[in-house]
Amino acid sequence: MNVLLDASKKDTKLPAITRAAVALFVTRGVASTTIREIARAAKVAEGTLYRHYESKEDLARDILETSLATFTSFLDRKAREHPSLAGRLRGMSEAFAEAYEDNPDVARFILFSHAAEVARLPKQMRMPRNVVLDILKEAQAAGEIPKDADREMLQAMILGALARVLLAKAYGDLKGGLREKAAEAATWLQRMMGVA
Amino acid sequence: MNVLLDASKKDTKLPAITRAAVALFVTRGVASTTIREIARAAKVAEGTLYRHYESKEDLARDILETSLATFTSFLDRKAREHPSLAGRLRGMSEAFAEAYEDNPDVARFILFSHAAEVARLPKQMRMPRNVVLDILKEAQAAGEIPKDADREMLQAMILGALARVLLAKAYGDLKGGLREKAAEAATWLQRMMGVA
Amino acid sequence: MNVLLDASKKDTKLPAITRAAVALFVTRGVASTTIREIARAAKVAEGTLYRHYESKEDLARDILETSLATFTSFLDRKAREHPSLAGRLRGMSEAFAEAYEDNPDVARFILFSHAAEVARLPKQMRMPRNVVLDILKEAQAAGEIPKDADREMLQAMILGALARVLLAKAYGDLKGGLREKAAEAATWLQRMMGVA
Amino acid sequence: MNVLLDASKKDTKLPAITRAAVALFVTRGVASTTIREIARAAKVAEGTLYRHYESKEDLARDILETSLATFTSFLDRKAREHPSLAGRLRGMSEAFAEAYEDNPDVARFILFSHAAEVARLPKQMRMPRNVVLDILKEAQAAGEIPKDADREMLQAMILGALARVLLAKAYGDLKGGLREKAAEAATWLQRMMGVA
DNA sequence: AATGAATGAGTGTTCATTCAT
DNA sequence: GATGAATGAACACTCATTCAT
Repeated sequence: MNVLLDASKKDTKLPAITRAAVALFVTRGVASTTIREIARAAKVAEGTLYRHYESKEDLARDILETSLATFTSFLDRKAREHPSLAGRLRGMSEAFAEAYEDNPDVARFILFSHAAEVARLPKQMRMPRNVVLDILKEAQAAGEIPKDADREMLQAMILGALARVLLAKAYGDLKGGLREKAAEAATWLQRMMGVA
Repeated sequence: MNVLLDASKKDTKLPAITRAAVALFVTRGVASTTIREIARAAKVAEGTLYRHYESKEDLARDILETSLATFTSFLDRKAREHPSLAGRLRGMSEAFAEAYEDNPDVARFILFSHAAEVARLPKQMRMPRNVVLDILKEAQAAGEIPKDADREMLQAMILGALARVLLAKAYGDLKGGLREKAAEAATWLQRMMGVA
Repeated sequence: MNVLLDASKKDTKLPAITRAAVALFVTRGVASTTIREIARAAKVAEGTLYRHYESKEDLARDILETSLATFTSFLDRKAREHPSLAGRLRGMSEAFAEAYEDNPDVARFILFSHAAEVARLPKQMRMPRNVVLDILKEAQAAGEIPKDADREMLQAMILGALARVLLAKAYGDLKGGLREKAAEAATWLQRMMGVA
Repeated sequence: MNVLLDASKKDTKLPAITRAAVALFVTRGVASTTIREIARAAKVAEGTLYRHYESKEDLARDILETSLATFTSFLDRKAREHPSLAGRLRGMSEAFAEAYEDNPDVARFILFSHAAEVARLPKQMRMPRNVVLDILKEAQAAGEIPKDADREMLQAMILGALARVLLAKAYGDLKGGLREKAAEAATWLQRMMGVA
């Protein structure tokens, strides 16, 4: 299954371009990556990029938007496979792990994009933040967590924690399988929320 | 007190330059910020920047390195004002809040620098990560948290959570005073670690 | 009758191409017109242009050369329908008007091509200038105009005047029918030459 | 005296740029002239051009606008040195000659700019056309030419004739001094208008 | 130390041309 | 003949850096 980026287009050069672009974006940043580098990495002529995207910014924005939308709904789905907050924290943690396993570059690109890039996305776009906020709201309604808990802060803490665990994995700081780590992270989060 | 960036130099134009640079770096990113923009914002001629720094990269690296070193030792100090893990989590949370209050731009620049920029720092440099790792080690030695807990993962979760709370504040998503939010965040972290 | 451009080819896409090309050349200039624009305007694929012409320059040169040759002989014919200089001036003036009525774009393309484009035409090619020079020579031989009149200058004045009248018409500066204006212009030229 | 282009700026590289640009524009056309060519011809770095002009189009427009404004008022002044239409035709003819002698490239650039370039000029800008129209109006008021003569057409004929004479000179088709030719052209125009 | 005009390598982008279908 | 995706050289333009003042 393709969690982050649908590369199942016809036999166009688009998948190669996208893959090469993300890999470069994630290591050097969008601004420091040149069109020439992307083209070379994708084994494509420079002009070919402009058949698929209007500009470099458009390419970056499109990848971010598409991947982020895919991940957001994947996160939502994985969370809602469970009824309880405890299960949902576990589901979200697994979603992060699976996304990373599916495509580490894209996962990092999504989770650590610069604010300037995120600002270019559609204003009303549903984000991981919205998924977590909804889940927390439901948990409050169900009496699983205190009604007066600051959801915005909890959402920031949960996503911040999960994202940084992935980054640690990417940096090689984390020993062991990602799935096990995800389960472990979920357990800590459940303790934090008092639903262990 | 100056938590992040010492601007108390003689009557040189350096403080104006660093202040302008950070503000731009944090909104547009280092690569997308031009020397001309920095010079204009600092009300200084373009060439003047080269009296103080060898290059734009050098400027960015120097600010990051200096601020990060300052913050790291500040974080260490604030944590070690307390003997218990509970107190230290509270101290670190406060360190984040104070750093942000002292200079929001610099705080964000430190906490959300791109991997490529961090990679340029001295290999052996002490980072917030090392502060937290040491504290967790001591907490394990004191029996406050399980001996088999994965410190790397906990460090990632703690710093990820605190950093993202700051980002939420910067985005205006968080209502209320930062100090109160810091106390609240510390409480959640204490629950997570079982030291509430 | 086709005065400027023979579009009566078989059922090829050539006429559509030349028509579209001239329209674009005349408004944007040859250099600023792209193959893609021509192809789009002619409802033809870009590659199709290269079935008919070797290059964009070749296309422009061919249109210019063909149309100019057609116009030059048309101008000659219309002039020589009359024996006197007065009549011939009238005939030439009518030739300009008819050419414009036949195909305004092509007429403007011929009359206001850039020097660089004209320079690419065959060196020995007969031009409107040659037609007028011959007619002036004959008028001198017939004693209609002074033997010492500078034919080159007169030719420039006559063609410059007639061409610019057409341009004024194209710009919408000229009220009234073009044929009447042509007659009027001829009258002024006849006065100039003293053959009214 | 500087008839067309004021090159008396401080000791900047602007005059060299302007001179080189006009020379290239007039032989190859604006669109076909590259920034590199201009820079090389002006013995200046490419980036230097952008200290003085925002873009290549801006450069072309600025030169055209400035030179055309200068020429238009020069034409006006030379014409109005005389009270009669005959004198004014002579004055205008001289203005053309002097402009060409002052700077042949600029004169040609003005008189034979492509329609697309002229279209970019300020809408309300005074043009040679307006000068001639005013003079013809006054000549009609003074009874020197018929009240019902089409001024637009006469203006086109006069300017077209004078411009093309200059072009003939530039092409080397015209023998003799330009001033003498100007006087001769003026005589023909006076005959045309019936004020010889 | 400070200036800012000048530099030119390097960037994103365009577009005439090719060629497999 | 016709197509249009792919190409890559060439373009306009940017910007970090230098240096004479």
